[in-house]
Amino acid sequence: MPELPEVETVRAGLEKYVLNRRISSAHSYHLRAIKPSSISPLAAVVGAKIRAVKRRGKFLWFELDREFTLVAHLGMSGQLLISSKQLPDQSHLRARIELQKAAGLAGKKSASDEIRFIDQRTFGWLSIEQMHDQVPTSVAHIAYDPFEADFNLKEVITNISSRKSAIKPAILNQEIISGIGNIYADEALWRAKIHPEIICEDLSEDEIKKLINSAKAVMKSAIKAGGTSFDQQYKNVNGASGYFSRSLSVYGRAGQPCSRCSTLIRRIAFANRSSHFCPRCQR
DNA sequence: AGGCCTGTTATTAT
DNA sequence: AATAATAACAGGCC
Repeated sequence: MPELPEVETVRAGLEKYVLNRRISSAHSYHLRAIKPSSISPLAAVVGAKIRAVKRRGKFLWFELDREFTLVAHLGMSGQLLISSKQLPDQSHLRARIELQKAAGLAGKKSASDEIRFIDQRTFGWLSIEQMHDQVPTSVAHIAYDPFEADFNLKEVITNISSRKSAIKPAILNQEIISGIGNIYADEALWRAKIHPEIICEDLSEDEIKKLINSAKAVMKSAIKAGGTSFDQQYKNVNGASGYFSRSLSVYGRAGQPCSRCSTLIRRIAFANRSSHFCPRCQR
């Protein structure tokens, strides 16, 4: 679930609660919670003040008043919740970052809270990293996402149009364009009326342009809806589900009629993933 | 009971 | 060398 719109929802939620807060303690509870390449144990963040919460694609990071930054990736099932310290630990709690009382909030409920990293399937991680060129080490190879000012539509079109793979794996490739996962890939392809298995080289530049603009548009709508939740795995920082799943046109709708032409939506297994598309709209 | 699944990356193949 | 395809990582749901 956590693709760009879900990660952005989490990022914005975190920003609201943790900006300029100081970290009073940090603990991890699972071997896989901290990325093996992390340059320090999680405890290195204790005493640091959170200066910003940034995101590129599906990666997010906390800028600190330190030489290093705290990076987070939610993987398949990760959550970052703002939680009262009083709440009992959730199952699959992988790490806890306690925040000092916010100035002027003494006695208030939000005065005593923490960030909890919860991850059932443990593909997510936290990591302490150096910054290079505005982004942490593990983000250096990730392409701009379409919401970044430096995202270059023309360059991405040129890149995709020279490839010999199918179009769907190309837009899922985080080194070409970041943020798109299986759900929004299927939705973007449906909006642009492109079959997921068409070879990149065989698409016109206009078709690729339409596809990228569709991806950006569908993700923008999803951010507005708080992201897509199918089960209990994707939550915003307050533990609430997003409601964009009701707006999906193809993903998870196999056997249901296409909203444009009423043809039944098909689901095929392809490149280790399932793809949903309208066999009539998407040739 | 076994197949399925939102993501990334290392390895292998071309 | 660069690009493409595949497998592996976990665990709980149906």
